[in-house]
Amino acid sequence: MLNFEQTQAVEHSRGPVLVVSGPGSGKTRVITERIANLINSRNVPPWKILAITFTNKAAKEMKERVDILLGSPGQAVMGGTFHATCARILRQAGSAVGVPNDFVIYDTDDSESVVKSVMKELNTPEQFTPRQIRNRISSFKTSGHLTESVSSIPGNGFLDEISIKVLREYDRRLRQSGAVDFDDLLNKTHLLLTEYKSDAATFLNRFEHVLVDEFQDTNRVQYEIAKSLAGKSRNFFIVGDEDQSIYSWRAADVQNFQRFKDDFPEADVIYLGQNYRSTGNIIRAAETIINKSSGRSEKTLWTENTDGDAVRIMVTGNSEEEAWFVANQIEDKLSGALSETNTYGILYRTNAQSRAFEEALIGLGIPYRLVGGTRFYERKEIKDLIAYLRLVHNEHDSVAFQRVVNIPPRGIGARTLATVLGYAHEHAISAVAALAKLAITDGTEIIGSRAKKAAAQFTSDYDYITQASENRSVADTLDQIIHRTGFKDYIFKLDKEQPDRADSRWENVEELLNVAVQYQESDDEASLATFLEQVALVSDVDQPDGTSDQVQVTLTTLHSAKGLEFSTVFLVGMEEGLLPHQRSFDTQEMLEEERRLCYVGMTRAKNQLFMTRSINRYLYGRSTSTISSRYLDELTQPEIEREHYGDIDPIAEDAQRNRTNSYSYRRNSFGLKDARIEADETNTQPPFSPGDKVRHGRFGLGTVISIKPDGKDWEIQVAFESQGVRRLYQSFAQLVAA
DNA sequence: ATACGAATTCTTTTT
DNA sequence: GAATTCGTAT
Repeated sequence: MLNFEQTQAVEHSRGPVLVVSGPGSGKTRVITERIANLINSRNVPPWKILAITFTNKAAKEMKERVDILLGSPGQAVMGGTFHATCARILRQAGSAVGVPNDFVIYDTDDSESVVKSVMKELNTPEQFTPRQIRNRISSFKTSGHLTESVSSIPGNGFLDEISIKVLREYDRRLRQSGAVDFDDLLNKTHLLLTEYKSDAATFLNRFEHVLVDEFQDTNRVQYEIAKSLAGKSRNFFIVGDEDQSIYSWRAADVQNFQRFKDDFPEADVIYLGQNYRSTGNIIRAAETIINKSSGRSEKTLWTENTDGDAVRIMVTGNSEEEAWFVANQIEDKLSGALSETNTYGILYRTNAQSRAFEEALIGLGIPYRLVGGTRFYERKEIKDLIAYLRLVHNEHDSVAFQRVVNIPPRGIGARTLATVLGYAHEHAISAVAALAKLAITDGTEIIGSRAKKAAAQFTSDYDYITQASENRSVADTLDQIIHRTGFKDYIFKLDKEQPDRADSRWENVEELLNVAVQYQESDDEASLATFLEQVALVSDVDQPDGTSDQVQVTLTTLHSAKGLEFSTVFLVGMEEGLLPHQRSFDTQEMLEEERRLCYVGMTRAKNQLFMTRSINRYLYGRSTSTISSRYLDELTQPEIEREHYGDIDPIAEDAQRNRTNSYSYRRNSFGLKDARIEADETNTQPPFSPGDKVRHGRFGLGTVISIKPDGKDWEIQVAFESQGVRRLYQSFAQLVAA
């Protein structure tokens, strides 16, 4: 049964709609039922519906559920992530904006290695890391400066200046390689939809209904794309919740809610506030946290569910004990009532925290599923093989070339590689062709004779594989690559000290072969191009995980836990510096996002919620004492149980709590350490006045714009040379005069 | 060119 | 503590 608001959303006939959906309010159900309703009751052809989701997994789930509701017609609904949707559009109509139809997608890694080599060529000062520059380039691309005129950006500072220079050459190289990065995928599509309307006509006219899920996590360009696609019909249905916005660091922009309201003033707003997922105790605790969020529009979450078990806060002595506590709890529950159907989520802020829990679970023989971490497609052996595939698909893909030219080691080192790339550039041919040519040129000293032999070897391997793969499946091609290059021997040579590691690498290779075979079976239009596209766009939540059905325990980051739910949730590592994370201490906006992250984590729980904290924790290999998370301190309800586990002294712990309360915490750029200072002495006079030059540990030099007191602290606005204007708290930011 | 060991930096979160 | 980069020996 749907409730009143849910029914409204499902049956809404036409025009724009904003659905504000609290956690556990049945939003996935609303979306799927709405799609089914459009097709069944309103005779909308399925292919005229576009449903954009946050992950591929969510898209898949949506399709499955629509399929259950109305059978195979549901398959024709177009659905996927923004990136996947854009890739499909560009594959068909990208040539108008300079994207060839056999384009490849460079992931963050690929794009960083292009940046690195551009920096080398341009002799960029070593002041900035490739990652910094790449991030800067990415934010240029997503900042709303959607067209070519990068130079017109109100740039400030050295970093921007350099980044723009690098960007030009970077773009040139991508074009030459027939590649687009994640940002281009969105930007080029946007450009196509707005400036080349006749080329994009099929898409601009196609959709009668556009639905966007997780709207709070869309960025500016994504919003504009969705708006264009929905523009004609104005049947634009968005679902989101600003309280669950946790991707602003990836340029997600909650301003999009306001943009939507401005662009579609006639929109209806439907609020889904009833929670069907969690117990009353869990909801109340979560509300306590989110209510302290600032600038949030007034709303409440409510439930008819019973109060259920108390929320439990567990303090342990160290991270091993924390892990053992969790593992033991799960073991107890697995042998109790409802043992078959219960699920368990262990949620943490950083991937690095997963290890202790893995070890404890293995120790008790409890199977688990790990999402994230070093993701499957980011493993070296997988990236190597994918790079081979990419090179077979497109010999101009120079990142792929550089990756595999010496794998397995053939004797083509940095020096030879540089010569080859130079030669390729000079003669405007692909690196593959350049290498082939240098291998057979006689009487020249362009490359040494040893390198020449190696080049001949690579060329013959490449030609063999390319020819043997013609009209073959992806799996066959992979097979050719593995055999011809001696990839297996290479892997076992690579880790001959740790055979375990080599075994696991080889398992990954076999898993990739499985993926390729499955892919062939699942898709009639299977081709190398679409396979590579799919591989480039999968998120960790959709990764191959052999034994999924039996496994009841999931380890995941808070970010990846979005959209998931578990009977029991363990929200672990509730410490200052971890949640909220240290890196968020600089600005209020970032700190607010940590609070929402905590809220998202808590609301994943259906029946029981544990929050754990460890008094000591290993950081950078050293045991460090921690401070209780502010969120734990805010949970003051008497019904919340606070307990200790393991070998700790509760009195000492209390003493520490009292002591820390009268301090403010200073972050320094080296780590958490015990950098506490007393707040009240230094803060009676403003430390700076507007116009002062200051220096910040990470942001560098800047000028104070304004300063005002906030309690015992100072809120300071600073215009940084390279990072723009930021609002900082002195107690965290530790600005010094410059 | 590669292999090995020492020194170094590093950790948010991800399409 | 781990992964990556750097330096030296082969």
